[in-house]
Amino acid sequence: MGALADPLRLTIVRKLMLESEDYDHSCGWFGFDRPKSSLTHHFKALREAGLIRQRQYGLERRSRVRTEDINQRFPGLLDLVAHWHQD
Amino acid sequence: MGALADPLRLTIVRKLMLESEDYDHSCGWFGFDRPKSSLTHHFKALREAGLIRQRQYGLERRSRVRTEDINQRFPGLLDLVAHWHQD
DNA sequence: TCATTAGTTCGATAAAACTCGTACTTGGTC
DNA sequence: GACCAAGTACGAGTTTTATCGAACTAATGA
Repeated sequence: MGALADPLRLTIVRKLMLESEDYDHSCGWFGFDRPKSSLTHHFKALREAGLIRQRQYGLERRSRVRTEDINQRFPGLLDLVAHWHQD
Repeated sequence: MGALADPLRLTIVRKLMLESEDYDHSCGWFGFDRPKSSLTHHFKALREAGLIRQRQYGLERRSRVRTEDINQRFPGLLDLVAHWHQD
């Protein structure tokens, strides 16, 4: 998955997995200090790689990891991501 | 591992794992139709990422996957690579 | 309807990565 | 030594990817 090669995108998936307690989260929730267009770029990459899905809740577009699908297509990938030590 | 994001490097590691029967292999063994300098570039990337080691045998510099080290640092990564279905 | 807010799209620029030719180094052989 | 073969180092050109501003869309609420 080339989509996870980018450090910010890896962080996004990790935060969703490890800190989200089964909720979906909007872009703002992550607290990244980047312009909106940059964030859109990365969320789009994750979406198109099949790693997250997004649903509209009012104004927000909340993201969630596609756990089932990923575990089926790439067994072990999410475990790897979860235990990944940066660098 | 950003080093595995490149398709040729993923192929190199996969071939070493799946077709090498516990031998080390020189660049030529892989049969890639690329200039030497390009291959050096990719083998260097894999070496610096800690994914392979190389030993000199006469003229050749043979490569081998660092299975032990990788399994220790990133448990599950090599299984993932082995079962990876391209695209 | 108007204002606000979350996010997208587009386009331009910058940074990173890949490709590959040329020259060089190293090991082996005659 | 001269020669050849495997691989490296360097540099330049090309391609890919990231970054981000500005204009835009969609949903909400006053």
